[in-house]
Amino acid sequence: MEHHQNPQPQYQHALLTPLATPLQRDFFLPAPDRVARALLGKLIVRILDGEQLTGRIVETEAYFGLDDPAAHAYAGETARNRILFGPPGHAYVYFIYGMHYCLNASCEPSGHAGCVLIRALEPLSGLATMARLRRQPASRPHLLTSGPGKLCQALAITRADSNGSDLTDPNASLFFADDGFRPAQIAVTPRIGISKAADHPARFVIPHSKFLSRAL
DNA sequence: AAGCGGATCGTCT
DNA sequence: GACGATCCGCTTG
Repeated sequence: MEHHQNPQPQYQHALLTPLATPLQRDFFLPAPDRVARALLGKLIVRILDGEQLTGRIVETEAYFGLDDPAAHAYAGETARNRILFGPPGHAYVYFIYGMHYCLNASCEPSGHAGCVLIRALEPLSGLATMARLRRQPASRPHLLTSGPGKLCQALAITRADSNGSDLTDPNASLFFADDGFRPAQIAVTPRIGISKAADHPARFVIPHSKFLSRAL
């Protein structure tokens, strides 16, 4: 902090996992299904009151643009979904069912509205805080972040707080990082909870993870 | 173990 | 005015 000659990472919050590096903008440039696969095994880092909450992504879904009836971008740009039409690597947070938030990472270049829904994490640090935010006992880690609404609650992600934030900014309170972990296998299934294009295989999971929103 | 309904409100028709 | 990229608790088997 006080030194400028230190060659170590310059961002303000040293990562709990020392060798992790923030994801760069070009990571989010490819099509949503490519990014959804690539995000499996990556870290989400959330800074809350100086505490570092982290989790490893174990489940994602790809949503496309004007050609995907299940996507929020399908009907074109609106006030709600405008982040999707902007530059890649930004958080699109929406409010659903009057009660829950869901976190997406925008991808593809500006003007193309692809995104990846983050559906489940393996919690790695800050589990006590996550449990408090979830209002559940800390003794059930597999219930903390095993669903898109749960993980937003566990990380205190809301639309007001996080929509539009830059997920490549390591000085921000929410960003993505790579600690070198690579999933041994990846499984693909249809997306969950949608009525249109319900058979399209665009859900990606690390098989047999205990932290999926649903088992395979 | 699986299925059902209630909660609850921003967004778009 | 209807619905939804969800979650939880209760019921049934």
